Amino acid sequence: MTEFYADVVPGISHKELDKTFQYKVPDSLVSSAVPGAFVKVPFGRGNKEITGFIIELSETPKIDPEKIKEIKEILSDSELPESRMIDLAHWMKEEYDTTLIKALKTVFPVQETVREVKSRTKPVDYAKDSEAGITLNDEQKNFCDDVKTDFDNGIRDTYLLHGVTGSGKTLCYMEVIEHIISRRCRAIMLIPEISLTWQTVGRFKSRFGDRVSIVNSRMSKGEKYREFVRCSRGEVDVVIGPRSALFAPLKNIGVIVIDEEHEDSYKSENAPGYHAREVADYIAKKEGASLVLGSATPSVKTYYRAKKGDIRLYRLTERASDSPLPKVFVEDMREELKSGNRQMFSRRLIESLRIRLEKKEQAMLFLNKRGYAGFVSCRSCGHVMKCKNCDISMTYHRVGRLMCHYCGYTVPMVSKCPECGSPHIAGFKAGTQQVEESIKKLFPQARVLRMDKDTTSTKDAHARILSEFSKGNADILVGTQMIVKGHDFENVTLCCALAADMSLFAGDYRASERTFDLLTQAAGRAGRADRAGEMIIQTYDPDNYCIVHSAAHDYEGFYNDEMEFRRLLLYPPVWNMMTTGIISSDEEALINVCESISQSEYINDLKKNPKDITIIGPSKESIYRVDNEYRMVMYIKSKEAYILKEIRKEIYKYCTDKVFLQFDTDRTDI
DNA sequence: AGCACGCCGACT
DNA sequence: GTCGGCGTGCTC
Repeated sequence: MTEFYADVVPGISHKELDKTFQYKVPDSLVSSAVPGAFVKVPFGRGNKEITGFIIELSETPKIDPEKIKEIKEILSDSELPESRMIDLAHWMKEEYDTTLIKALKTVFPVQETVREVKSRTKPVDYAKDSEAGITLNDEQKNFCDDVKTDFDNGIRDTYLLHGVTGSGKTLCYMEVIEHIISRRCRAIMLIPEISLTWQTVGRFKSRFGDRVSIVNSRMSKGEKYREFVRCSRGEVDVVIGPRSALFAPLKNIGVIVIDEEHEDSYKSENAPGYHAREVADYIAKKEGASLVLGSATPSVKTYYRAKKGDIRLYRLTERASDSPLPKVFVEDMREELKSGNRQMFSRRLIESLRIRLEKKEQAMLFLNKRGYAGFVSCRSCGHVMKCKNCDISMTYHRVGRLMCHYCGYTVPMVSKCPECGSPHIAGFKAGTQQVEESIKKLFPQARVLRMDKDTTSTKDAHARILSEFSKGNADILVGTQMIVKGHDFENVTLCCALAADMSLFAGDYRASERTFDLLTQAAGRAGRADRAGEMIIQTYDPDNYCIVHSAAHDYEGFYNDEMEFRRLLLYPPVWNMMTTGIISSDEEALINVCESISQSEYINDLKKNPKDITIIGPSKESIYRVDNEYRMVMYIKSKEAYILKEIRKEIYKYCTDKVFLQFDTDRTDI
């Protein structure tokens, strides 16, 4: 009788152990020991029981059979694992520089104990097919026909659907998905976590019935697992969910749709820091699926690829509902100061708020603090202190200095504006709490709700505040940008970015891109079909191209100006860029490693070739010490992506075990 | 990572 | 004499 052996990756995330160990499969477990299964195995001299992961089976021992131990137990359901996921994990390990076990754990759903999983009885009845047969307009039809025809002709491509809010992108997704299902294939649709609305779920449910599986991060592990089991049993044609829905064990994937493809939530924050767009691209190519990206404000990278011809570009320019785009007012805060208004509210905003309160309409005020890093600007002329090397806003440090995040260039803090000599030069300090207090002073009768990190720390607080506001239990919602994304309130007719500059001068090369998206989204919140909305942008830099184009609802204009900046400074998507974090709790060890890197022959040879590569740093991270760890950072920009992988390997050579590295690569090609 | 084995100082 | 410090080397 033949013996079976399993190649098992131990569930310990360490470079030294990131390889397979062979175990014997006992006869009783032969049927359930499949690649993709979690297992319990004895490990090490003490035969400590650890969990591991089968990635391959074989019939021949690779080492002395005497030394091979036996698998103790199989921890996962044998119907779930799909071996293509193991290939995906290998790719992620390479691409995102992580351990195989971390990649495997990302890709395979975890289930602590194996239980009988029953299909759920029918997540309500929906009227079937309520939207089938709806006539598509010419633009929608053109897009759908192309994707469908390509699919039927065996052509798999990437498509960008660029369409303003309300132009019917979702209808197009459904149309394409329905076609793909009719060809016996299946679909994954990714949505940014927060934007999964009941309307969307309802539309898909009514069109595709219970062959839709909805996953979201609020679900318990068990619930998610149950949905994945349904997929693996072939009970599901469409999976809708956040980035992790990519790992649904669906067979015959025909299309992957990424809605709002520019959203930052598609990037995972913890290792492996994968980007859903990149993973989707890999899966689509591997599985022979089409990839559809949709957005009203595509990421600069995606649009660049579309313009280059790597992605097919389609536009939806007609708003289905006929509702006019909101009127956008750019309020020059320098002028407010000149006329003696030192408040954080412009005169127009105060007047507009007064009108809303009178008309019993609602308003949203937000501080776009995301990425805010403490830049310094002149309140009289709008001048922003920027790095002479990187053209990035410099950050104020307590010691009285201004520093550039990217290259570490430092100048003393200024007391007068170098442009106009005004003494009104300072950092931004406004917080949402301050805004709330000021509103209460100005309008004591107004009912104000505040939503930010402080007020949403408790469970469900987020949903509760939004529900209160939508019920009309408050007149004004004050918050960070979290109030802007993905929420629709019927009665909101005014939306205001209190300090657009906060994210505009956030100190990284994507600051304008994020700001443009945010302001565009915010404008979309104000006003519905029957009532004209109003958007107010308060800024000290009203002529900034980002502000000007977002006020004019002009994506193309913004893109062109933004690309000029990226080309000049060789930021992505023009060149590739790798951010390298060098981190240690031992400061001396960290300094030594950084010194050996910057003095190495390898790095210095690369620096001789500025036409292909530029290296900035290592220099101190803007917040140097976090949790008793010291952090340095290096930025490497290169024309070719493959070089970055080589550099990554090289940098590892200079590291001791006290120092660890973190890489984040922004590639131009995916 | 985590545990066993191994070779030098202050204790009953 | 031995109990125990944590250096280093291995794990199917």
